[in-house]
Amino acid sequence: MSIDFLPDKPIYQQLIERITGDIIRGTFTPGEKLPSVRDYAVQAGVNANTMQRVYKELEQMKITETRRGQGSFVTEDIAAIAALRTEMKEQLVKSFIQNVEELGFSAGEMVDYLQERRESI
Amino acid sequence: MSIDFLPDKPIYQQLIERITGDIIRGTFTPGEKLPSVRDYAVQAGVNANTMQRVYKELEQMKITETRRGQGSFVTEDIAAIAALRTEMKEQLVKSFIQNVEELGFSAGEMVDYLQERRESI
Amino acid sequence: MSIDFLPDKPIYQQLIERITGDIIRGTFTPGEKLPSVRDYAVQAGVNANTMQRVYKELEQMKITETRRGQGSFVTEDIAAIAALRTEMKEQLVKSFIQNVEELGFSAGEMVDYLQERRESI
Amino acid sequence: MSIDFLPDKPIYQQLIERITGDIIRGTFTPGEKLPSVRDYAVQAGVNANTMQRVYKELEQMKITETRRGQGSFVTEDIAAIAALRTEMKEQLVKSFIQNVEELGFSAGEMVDYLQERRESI
DNA sequence: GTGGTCTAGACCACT
DNA sequence: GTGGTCTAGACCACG
Repeated sequence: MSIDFLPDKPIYQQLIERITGDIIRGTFTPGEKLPSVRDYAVQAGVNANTMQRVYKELEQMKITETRRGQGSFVTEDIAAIAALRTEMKEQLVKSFIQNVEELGFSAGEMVDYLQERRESI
Repeated sequence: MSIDFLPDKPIYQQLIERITGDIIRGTFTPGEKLPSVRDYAVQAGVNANTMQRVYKELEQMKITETRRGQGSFVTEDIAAIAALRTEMKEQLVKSFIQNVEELGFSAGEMVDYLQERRESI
Repeated sequence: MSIDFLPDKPIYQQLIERITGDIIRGTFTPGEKLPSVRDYAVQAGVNANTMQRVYKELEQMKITETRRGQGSFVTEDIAAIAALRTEMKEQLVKSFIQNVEELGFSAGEMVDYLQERRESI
Repeated sequence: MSIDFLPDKPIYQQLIERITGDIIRGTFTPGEKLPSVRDYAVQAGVNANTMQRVYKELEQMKITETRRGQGSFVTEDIAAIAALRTEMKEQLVKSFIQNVEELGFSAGEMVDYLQERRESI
């Protein structure tokens, strides 16, 4: 299963988003072991260096822990995961609003349009 | 007035978005002359080459026209502008929804959250 | 009657080609008076400076003559016109052949394709 | 091997034509890796920025693909290449015919003249 | 004065 | 090593 990546966004970033999404969503549970860098790289069809970088950044974000010789694990700090979730939500909304402003749409118009498409989410 | 640019996005892209926003929003009206490449470059605090690139891409997007020795003008094709507006709105919402899904948020949660912050838009 | 110009070719060049075409084709006959710079400029919807340049280059090509206070006239030197005709034909074919080569088409393919469309000329 | 460029046409355009010609002609095959921007720039005797621009426009034309950190590759979409070939052929003939008409030559005359010189193509 | 092209050289991000 | 962006500065053609 080679993942499809958007060509105009760094692969490593897309992978970070995907994994954080999996954690937030519960696909990866607190304390669960992540695939090895090599396995995940092969599975995703990317260079091992790229995957290494992904894991490294995840660790810096404190949402995974690397145990020497054992691999990477999702943090067991549930509060951290919840905080991450909130942070991402806020950042998502913030950038959406920013784009909306930048393009000069009215708030009402956009929210209405979103509501219309709400069922499709 | 030097514009503030986000450090993680190409300047020329931000300028394209800013100008398309100005056109969509009506700050620049159909047929209006845009500032000369050099003037806008000075005004925005960027190099003239960067601005040149911006104008060139705008022309490729068919929302401006360049007349030799006279400058660049917003297209008078208001249908094209309307189409651009719709396209950007859809693309904006689509990518928002995609991110929402990717991070595992529920539709209701996000829309509610947006509503809360609606006044700030 | 404002003439339509291709946006990616100098206007003055297009005007030169148009007038030489008119002379070669006989629309303007040897010795005939051309419109004044001003009149032609208005008629074509271009700047008078541009038209001035066109007339100047036509004179340098020796296919028109400017008589002080009287205007510009097509040369009466029929041989010169004939020579111009031949020269343009050769240059036209030469550049066509060059493009054909550059794009790697075979001679036969192109001539055949031209023949096919011959009736449409 | 520094390439010779015509002085009256932008270098980057000539390079685009050369490379599209190479692709159409099969000198560069579908999926093949093109030289790196810097290598090709040195080889052609132009600035790297100029070459960069060439590659970017090729990508916009959808006949090459750029993979981050890996280089540019000829598209594997052979239909796209075939379409490009046809399009260029038609555009070539069309502009030839247009020039012929503009200069007032008869169709037969030009085709005959081309036939004469056919061996030289 | 206007856009367009080109060079030289630098720095960054990605793989 | 690869593409991508940006700057500074120059020169040209056009209207």
